Amino acid sequence: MYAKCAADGSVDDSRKVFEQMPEHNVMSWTAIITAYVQSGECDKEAIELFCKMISGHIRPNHFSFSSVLKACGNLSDPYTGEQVYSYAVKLGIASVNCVGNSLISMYARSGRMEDARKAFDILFEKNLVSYNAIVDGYAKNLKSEEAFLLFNEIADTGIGISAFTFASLLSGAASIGAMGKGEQIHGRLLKGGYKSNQCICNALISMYSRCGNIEAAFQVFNEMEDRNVISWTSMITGFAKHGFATRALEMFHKMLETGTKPNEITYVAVLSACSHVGMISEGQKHFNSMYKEHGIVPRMEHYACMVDLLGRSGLLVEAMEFINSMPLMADALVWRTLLGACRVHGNTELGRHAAEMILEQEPDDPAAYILLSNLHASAGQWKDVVKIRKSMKERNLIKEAGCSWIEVENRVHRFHVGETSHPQAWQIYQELDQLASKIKEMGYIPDTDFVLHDIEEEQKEQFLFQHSEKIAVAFGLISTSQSKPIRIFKNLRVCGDCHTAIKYISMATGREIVVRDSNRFHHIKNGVCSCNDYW
DNA sequence: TTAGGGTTAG
Repeated sequence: MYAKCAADGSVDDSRKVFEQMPEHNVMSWTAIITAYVQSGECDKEAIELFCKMISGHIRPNHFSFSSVLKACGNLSDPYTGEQVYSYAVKLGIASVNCVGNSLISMYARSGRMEDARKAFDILFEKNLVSYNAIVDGYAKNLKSEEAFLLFNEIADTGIGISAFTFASLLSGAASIGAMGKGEQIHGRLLKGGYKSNQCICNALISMYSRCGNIEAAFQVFNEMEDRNVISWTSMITGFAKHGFATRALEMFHKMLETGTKPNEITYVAVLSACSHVGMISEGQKHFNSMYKEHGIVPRMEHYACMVDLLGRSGLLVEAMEFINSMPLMADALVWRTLLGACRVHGNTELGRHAAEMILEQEPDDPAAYILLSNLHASAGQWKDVVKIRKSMKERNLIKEAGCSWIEVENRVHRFHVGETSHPQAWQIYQELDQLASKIKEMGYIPDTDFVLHDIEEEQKEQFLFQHSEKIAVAFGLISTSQSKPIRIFKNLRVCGDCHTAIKYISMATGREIVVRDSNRFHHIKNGVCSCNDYW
């Protein structure tokens, strides 16, 4: 019997039909495998079925391989997929176009773009799907340069560019915050006659919003002739991320008025809108009504939003009680959310409990170690910090390096902590020095609590001015025109000291600075941030 | 019967 998977009942129905069939051929096997893959949560079962099919001496065809490779792409281990592929090679059908296309997206999905590129290059005949798969892979894996190169190549091959290609490129531009690139694509697709394509407009809304230009996103939304739940949800998410909770909720009500049914993602957006501004009772109200009014059963994501809503505002005990009252067993995401809140509010004891719960389920999660270590560091418990770092080293866990970037004249400039390799590094640090003394005169006091090393105070201050977000801001100041806002991006949460410093910098220079961190946007102008220092 | 796209919390 197959392992039970968490998808809806339709897979079960398909399986019943399948099992009642007197005999099975390659078509019925492939159909049931595909049903499992398409259900979204039954990849292991699909692969089990594929193995069963082979052991029953049914020879898989290219359709079977396509589906099962897709399932393999969703697994964390890459070996199953490679084994399956070498079997396709053995049967002599690996070179069939759709098998190759599945292989490309399998590698792309697990971030192995070099392998994906090899699979793409050896394809005997490339079609639009092959191009879309590789372009999407590059875009999703933050390699938008390669994506754009291929985009130009497609134009040369005469294969034609589809709405899919544009959507991938837009989401690629969005994920790295390359608004210049996004605007270029926008221009191109207007020429290509895609102006009223719903899918593309949705991608445009998300692109502008994720690049920090929420008003441009809203303009695209307003000009759309035909909106669906994704258009509305993208706009709600956009307003939520930019801290405009009221506008987000207004959107939500308008959406209901127009008769568009919300889905589970819409509710994630609504709850996070409340969470970002601390509207606790409003959030609770929506959480309670999602099932009652729209029949949407809260999933783990929604519980995590609620833990965030409570935890972020400091109601840690209530957040813990909420977790205990959940009908589902809290997963690592929920505990990670609680741990994040413990870090913000300095609750070491509860934080340690949350970290333990995460590591119980995901023993190799570097984020849990880092959060826990930072928690101890800000409490000055250096012995615990050393212990955690040591056990990370033993487990070979690498933390995601903090990194900030900015797009200037269509080029993305990336900076790590203490970056010196940029060609204008000298000017950048000069600018930083000047800024430091200027803002100190204005009353800025370095908050060395955010330096998580056990070192002397004076040194700590120097460390603060090597943070990647400050470097990116300094580079933005010396390389962009006064009239435009500076938009910088960070892969992690913005550091508290940088947040304060950037507020002073906005006052000292008269520039508007927009920061997108891993959580949300900060629009900083005249010393005030749109997040009201609550994030 | 197949492969590719647009919305997700932290």
